[in-house]
Amino acid sequence: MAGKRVTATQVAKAAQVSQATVSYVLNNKSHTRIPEETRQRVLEAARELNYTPSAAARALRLGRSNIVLIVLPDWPLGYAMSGFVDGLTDQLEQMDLQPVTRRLKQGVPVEELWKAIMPAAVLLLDRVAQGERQAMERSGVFVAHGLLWDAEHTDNPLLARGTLVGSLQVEHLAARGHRRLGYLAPVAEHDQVFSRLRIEGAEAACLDLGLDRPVVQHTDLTAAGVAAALLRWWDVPTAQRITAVCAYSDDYAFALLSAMRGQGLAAPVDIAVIGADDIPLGPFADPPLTTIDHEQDVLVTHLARVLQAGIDGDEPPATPPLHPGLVVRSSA
Amino acid sequence: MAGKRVTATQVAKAAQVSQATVSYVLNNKSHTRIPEETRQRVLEAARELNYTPSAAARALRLGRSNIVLIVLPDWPLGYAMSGFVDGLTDQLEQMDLQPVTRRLKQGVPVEELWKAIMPAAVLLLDRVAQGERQAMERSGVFVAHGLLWDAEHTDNPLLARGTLVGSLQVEHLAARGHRRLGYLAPVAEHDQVFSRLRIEGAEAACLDLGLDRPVVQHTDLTAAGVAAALLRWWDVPTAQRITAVCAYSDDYAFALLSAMRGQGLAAPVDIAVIGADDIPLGPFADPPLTTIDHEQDVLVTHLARVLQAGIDGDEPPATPPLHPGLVVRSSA
DNA sequence: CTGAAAGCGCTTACAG
DNA sequence: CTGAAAGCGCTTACAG
Repeated sequence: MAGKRVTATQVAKAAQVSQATVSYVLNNKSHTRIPEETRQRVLEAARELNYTPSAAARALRLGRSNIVLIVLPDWPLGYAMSGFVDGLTDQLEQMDLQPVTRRLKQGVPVEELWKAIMPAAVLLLDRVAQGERQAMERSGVFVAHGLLWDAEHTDNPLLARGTLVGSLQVEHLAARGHRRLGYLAPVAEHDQVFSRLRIEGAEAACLDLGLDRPVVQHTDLTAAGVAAALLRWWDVPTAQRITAVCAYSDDYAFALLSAMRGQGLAAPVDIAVIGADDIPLGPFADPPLTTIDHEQDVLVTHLARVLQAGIDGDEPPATPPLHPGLVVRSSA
Repeated sequence: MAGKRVTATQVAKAAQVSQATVSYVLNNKSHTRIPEETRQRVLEAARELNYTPSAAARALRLGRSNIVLIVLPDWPLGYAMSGFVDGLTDQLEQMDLQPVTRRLKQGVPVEELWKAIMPAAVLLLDRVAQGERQAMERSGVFVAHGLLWDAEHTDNPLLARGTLVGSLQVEHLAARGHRRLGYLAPVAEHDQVFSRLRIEGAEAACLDLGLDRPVVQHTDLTAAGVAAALLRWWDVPTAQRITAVCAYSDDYAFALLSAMRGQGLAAPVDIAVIGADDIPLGPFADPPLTTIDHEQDVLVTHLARVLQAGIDGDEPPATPPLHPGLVVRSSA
């Protein structure tokens, strides 16, 4: 029952070398020159015995595992965020790291978790107490802040992308001739980083294009809330009415389209609607949703490099340019 | 920099006992009677020093960690599955287990992963090679099969629920007077377990109610595919047309509603549509979607108990009755 | 170029 | 009731 784990010692015996040599070969420690012939013998034996080093032993010895802990926020991951995590998982896998995710409830300390796992690095996708971050770093864990709530975000690609999304939405609407825009934003606290960034991006684009700032309406994702937001936009003199809305996300865009139907309003003629995130349901909206696609690849690759550099104690690579793209369907 | 980890030895010193005693107290080893006074001193010292045992050391000693590895399938997790994982995470957390998830690409062996982590238990939410499962079990890891593809599913609550969902859909439609039903099912391989179960459930319910078996159309989640499926249902003599459709999921229901609009057909008058999963976007469909809610709590609690029992080597608890519920809106 | 040995921080039989 | 000690499987200075 309790299967016998294959250890380095057994590999050593099979390869007729010492256990230390096995370790050297398997970890590519070049500081000790191992003759090719010996190397091969060891590799061969390891393969034959189906040897996998004990992560626990290595972690105990080194003081940290090769796990990368991705801390997920305490709200349902949307399609975009899931894709992001999946992409990152792939990248990390290829770098011999073991990415692993864990959703953390608001307020629950990460401490027990990271001390238990002793990861090589932690990627925080949720806010975490200042003290906790420092505690991790003090004990040698590299901490990457997916969302750097309390600092300038110019260097954080995940956040930088947020403003880009808002700008793109506005640019497309402006190109279609719209001059008076609305922004439909969430109130839920967990969405506020992203929504604030997207609104900032939208405002900046409006400024660039000589438009008025978008009229922002905040609401939660309920039929009543969105309907009320719509009325606030609509209950003004006709000449002042907005003609297009940037929705914070495709979900909000769906909700707005639904509220518009309730009022006998249609997109894009009465109000053009553009979403963000490009969820799979987008083509099935009525009318099919125009939206922004995130183009995760660049971001994900970059973040994997940041993590690796952090673990190795190297300088972080420069942030690459991001290119979220427009997906034009019929709603705007 | 390399922060000094607090070890049991330091706690022992502070509490003026041996390190072994610290271990006994902290692990509640009752086989050795520790006087309350000593216990308190140890507990106090541990708290004061902010001691967290090294999982690596414990794992090395015990041959396994207290991590529960949840292996996610290689496709985007839907809303329902995400909720399930989140719920399970909460439960496991409370049992002093460390749930952690990892998506695994099709064909990539789990071996490296579980050998590295040496989890107390693994919950497989994806198909995995027979040999891999056995290898895990042989080395003492308890393996729970979230999806038992190759065996009877009567005992697997996750799968049992699948048939229940299909039955519920049919029962609601029948109660509304529908006699000729369609079932809109995916072709994507990853959805086939669930869709097969739901169809089985629907067929069983039809049999019970004296209806013909539902006319099943398989398609992928694209506008063209779903439109074609709709036409196949519709291009028959009027008297033979179906009057209602069970969609495999809310996503498919959205797609069908969209295709129906394209043909000038409306729900529920021309065709009533019922989905499954109760995604947040449901209320914003046109018309708002009638669907099935999974009621995750019972399932999640049960599964957590199964895992705990497996780890402790106890008998698994009996499967509790599940109660997915109807969410009636306007589409059916 | 290779091996013997220390030590990472635990748990648990065993001896006092 | 409590402590000294072995040992889990590694990595890595150190000695040969």
